[in-house]
Amino acid sequence: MPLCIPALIRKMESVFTLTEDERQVLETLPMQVMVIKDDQDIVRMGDRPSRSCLILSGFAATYKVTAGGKRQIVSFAIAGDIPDLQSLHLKTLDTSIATISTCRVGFIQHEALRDICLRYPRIGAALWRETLIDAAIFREWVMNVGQREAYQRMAHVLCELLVRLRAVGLAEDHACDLPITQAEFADALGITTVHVNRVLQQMRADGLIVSKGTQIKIPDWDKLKQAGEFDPAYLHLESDQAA
Amino acid sequence: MPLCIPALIRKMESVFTLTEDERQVLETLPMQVMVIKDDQDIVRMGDRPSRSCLILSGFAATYKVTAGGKRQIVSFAIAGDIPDLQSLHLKTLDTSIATISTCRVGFIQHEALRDICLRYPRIGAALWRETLIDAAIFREWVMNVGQREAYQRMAHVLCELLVRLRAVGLAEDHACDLPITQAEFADALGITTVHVNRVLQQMRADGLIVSKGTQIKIPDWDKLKQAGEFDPAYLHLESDQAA
DNA sequence: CGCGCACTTGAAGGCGCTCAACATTGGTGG
DNA sequence: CCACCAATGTTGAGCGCCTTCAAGTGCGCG
Repeated sequence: MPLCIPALIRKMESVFTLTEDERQVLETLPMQVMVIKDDQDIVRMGDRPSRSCLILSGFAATYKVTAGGKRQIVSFAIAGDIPDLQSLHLKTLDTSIATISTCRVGFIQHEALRDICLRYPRIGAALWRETLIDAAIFREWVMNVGQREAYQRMAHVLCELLVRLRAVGLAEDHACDLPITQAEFADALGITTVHVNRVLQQMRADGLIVSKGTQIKIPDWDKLKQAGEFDPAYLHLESDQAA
Repeated sequence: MPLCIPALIRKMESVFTLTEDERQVLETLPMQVMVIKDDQDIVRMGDRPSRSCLILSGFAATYKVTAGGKRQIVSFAIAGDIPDLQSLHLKTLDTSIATISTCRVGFIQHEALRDICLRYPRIGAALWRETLIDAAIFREWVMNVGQREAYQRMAHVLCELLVRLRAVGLAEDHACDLPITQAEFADALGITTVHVNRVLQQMRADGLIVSKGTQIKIPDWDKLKQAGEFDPAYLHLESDQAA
């Protein structure tokens, strides 16, 4: 079942050029592909999976739930991401991962990944690097939620999403499809749905965003970046797509 | 300059037993040791270091600063931690790391680490694992700062610190030395110093903590855990020290 | 066409902030 | 050994961002 994983390969190739061998291995990676409807858990906190999930298309969210039942989304996953790659070395999952839109997901056995890491150390390092970038995103989110006000937080998350989508070719210039509800933004930003709504209205009034359905456009990228104090350095994109 | 790094070895041995060879390699790891006074930056955001720093003793903090000058501590580092191990695969640092108390720090060349990872894949995996646990801690902090109230946040961070200190043998039962100021807690929890003070007073009144100087005692561990909704699963300690 | 989900709006209140002063502690030098 | 100073911790009053609660509106889909 040879399957193409262009977004992941694209990310790796931005750091170093894959040899023919390495590319071959990645493109023929044994992978069980499933289509999963929106709002379904892909994996759950406490699971001890023997495989990791590669997002092939769609949006997913990594989240945790407090004892009191409040949900915190700790990151969004898009095409090319492997949000539970950690499970390769950590037996038990400490987060759940759910689809936000309908997703195509590829499940890859840990065994296969471990084998590749040993035989192709550069791919192993690249996978390690992916988990380190995830960690960098978490750090930035701690900052976002801890130190910035709601308006800034929203601007920041929008900036991050746009830059990451551009990096895998899912956003033209300054517009993209964002099938994320206000309730989901609320859980990601640590504020209420009501407040997300008011913040978005303010941002529209300020000319920071224009949205129709799930489509969103950024009329003035610099203005949005400034509003969110956004510096893409933490995303560790080699090719600077931070125009 | 063969130097003992017991806390790191202790952490690794809790997952798998090191061979004589592996232990030997770790114990003779070339390392430049420095003593650094409190409130000094060890590395700074934007640096492109060619080495990582292993905390041998003392407390350090990883932090970021907003454009407006507000500081967010994203994690505390204690003995056995390598808070910038990420720099092994990410060229540019996206955080700064500062000492909180006087620290003994060992600097290890990336070259040496990369070499060990190739020659001793199990040590490589163990180091990868360490960075994954860091990521898990960041995730929990996003949750802590995003969803919990100040009182819970403080209880949660205290629980985490005590459990982590116990794991490396730096805390007896339910007491330890915590040279962390209220201002530093404020930066870690995303609240003001003033509010940290009031929360701590309330916690003392509630019998959750007893403190003299930098010494802190937890009279009722279960009560503190409950107050902070603390579940140590995210720390991925194999030996369950969550009494 | 109507059901459900997402989005919107208003009013009242609370958690934590700001500002500003004061108390205490520990370390240092005379 | 004490006097001093700076850093840390403490306290009070007023305010604001965001919450809570509750009642809507709009829209996509079966």
